[in-house]
Amino acid sequence: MPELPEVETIVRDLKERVIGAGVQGVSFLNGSVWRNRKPSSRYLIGKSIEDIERIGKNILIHLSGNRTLVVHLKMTGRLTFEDSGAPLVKHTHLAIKLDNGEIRFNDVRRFGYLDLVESSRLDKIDYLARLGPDPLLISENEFIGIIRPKRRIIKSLLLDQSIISGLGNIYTDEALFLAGIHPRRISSGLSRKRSGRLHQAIVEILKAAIEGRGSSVGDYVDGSGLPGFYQERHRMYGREGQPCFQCRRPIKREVIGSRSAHFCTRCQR
DNA sequence: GACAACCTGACC
DNA sequence: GGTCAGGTTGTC
Repeated sequence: MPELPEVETIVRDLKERVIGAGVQGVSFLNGSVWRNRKPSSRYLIGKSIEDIERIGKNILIHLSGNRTLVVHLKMTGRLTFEDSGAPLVKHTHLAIKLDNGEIRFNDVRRFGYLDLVESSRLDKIDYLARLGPDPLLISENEFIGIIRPKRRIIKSLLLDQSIISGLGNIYTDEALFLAGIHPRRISSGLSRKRSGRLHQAIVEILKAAIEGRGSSVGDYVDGSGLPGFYQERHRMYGREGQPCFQCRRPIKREVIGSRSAHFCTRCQR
């Protein structure tokens, strides 16, 4: 579910509330959500939260004592800050009690995962090391240099986290529409100019979506448990059969690389 | 590149 | 009862 804008929103929300807070207790409500094995609570209790950052769609909560809690929300994960007294809702798998409230990880489908790793070894964590650069942190030329040498269907290439990290199904559809590029186009066949436009479109869409506090299509909520607004701004995603905002033709939906792609056959070539 | 797997719930 | 879903990984 959550893609870059949603994860970024959550990270910003949590940062405002929990930087510097101390961990008073931990409830492991479900051991199976840990990527490796459930950690000992002694690495958490008594430690304080030093910083929170996003790498691709991963959330990294840095604790004192050389430990970092990595959280990936996959499709239906939620990471929220709540009052300690708030009722524990179904599918909550971890609760970290702080001085001023609780961080809770909830995931209906349990695709998401948690991992407690040594902060000094973060660069050795394979699933983080595999990630491509963040689209908001690279230049247009760097982007062009990444995608044009590859001979891949552009929709699939943009979804490949080892190439560029952070985009998911919603924002690839939205960015390809804004750039006027058909999702089945082959990356190597795009001109430098069109590739540049695509990078601009990605940046524009992601920034707008962050401003809109993310898209709540299904389960996504921000760090306070509230929905985002950007779903109201979608021009392609989830609008199959409805008129394209640019040419009024009905929007098409096709499975590309086993993901559903929404696009306009007239505006996207 | 296609597809199954991981899991639950919503929707038809 | 069957199908589908924002993500990722592994196998053919």
